[in-house]
Amino acid sequence: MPELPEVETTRRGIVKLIRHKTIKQVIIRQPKLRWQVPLNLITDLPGSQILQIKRRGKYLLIKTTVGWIIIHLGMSGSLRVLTQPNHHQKHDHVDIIFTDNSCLRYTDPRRFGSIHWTTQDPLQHPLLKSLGPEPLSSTFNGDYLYEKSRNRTIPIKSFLMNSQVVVGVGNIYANEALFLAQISPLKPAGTLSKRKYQHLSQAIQTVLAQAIHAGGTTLKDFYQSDGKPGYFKQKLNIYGKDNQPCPRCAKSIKKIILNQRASYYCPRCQRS
DNA sequence: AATCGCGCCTGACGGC
DNA sequence: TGCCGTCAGGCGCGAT
Repeated sequence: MPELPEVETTRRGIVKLIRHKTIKQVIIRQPKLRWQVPLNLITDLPGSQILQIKRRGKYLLIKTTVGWIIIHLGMSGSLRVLTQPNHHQKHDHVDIIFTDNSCLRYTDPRRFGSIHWTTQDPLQHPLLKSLGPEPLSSTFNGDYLYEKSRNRTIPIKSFLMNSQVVVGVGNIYANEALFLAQISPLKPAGTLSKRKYQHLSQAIQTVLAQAIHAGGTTLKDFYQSDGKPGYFKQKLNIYGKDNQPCPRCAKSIKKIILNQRASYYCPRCQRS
């Protein structure tokens, strides 16, 4: 499930392979993703050139000479560059084919992802304009989280997964960061001290940076753009480890459902 | 304003 | 074997 490290891994994987290429054709086999894929990609993109690929949160922003393609990978989306695609599979929904016959292919079994098109500043797109800070930027720190969380009663884990608070922290990394910072996922966000938020912001940055370094986390669906899995799964401390010993104190890890999402924590190390 | 819960979608898995 | 129910989950959106 692509979170920020998986999206960044994808960006790094494809940028060298498609930058400066000229688009020859766009094929949309399945326009029904989370939102309808804009069909004018088919008419507007051919003849244009890829200029650069950026990332904002979990969105990939592909700049062309005529506008921006915005891609969200949802739960199960992936992007790959194929040198000479001569066949496709069931969930290969969109192909962007270049003049050298290579192809950027969007695959997404569950279709929770989305593709957007804009000729304006992509950061002003309705889905991006209210996003919180990048977790690996300097504006994201303990002071920021502390101020943002005042008077908030929601559990800290839900708070972290709110993209208006900070982008890119999904279920896996929220669990992992709270374990590193020794904070209970249930703790109301407004009751954590500034000191705790300093630890937490550092833990988030640590876990995300390590995950990017490992090429992301592959549980089931995620593959890097070269088809290899991410290797961060081997470094997970707590996610998916219910009934296993805590790596810090050996007490059994507990699983609870919080806002309909699986949450894992050590009841001894993450007591408050 | 803040919080909660629904629904989109497929594949995997367990039970019968 | 095969069918059916359940679960997983990012995240916008409507309800409270």
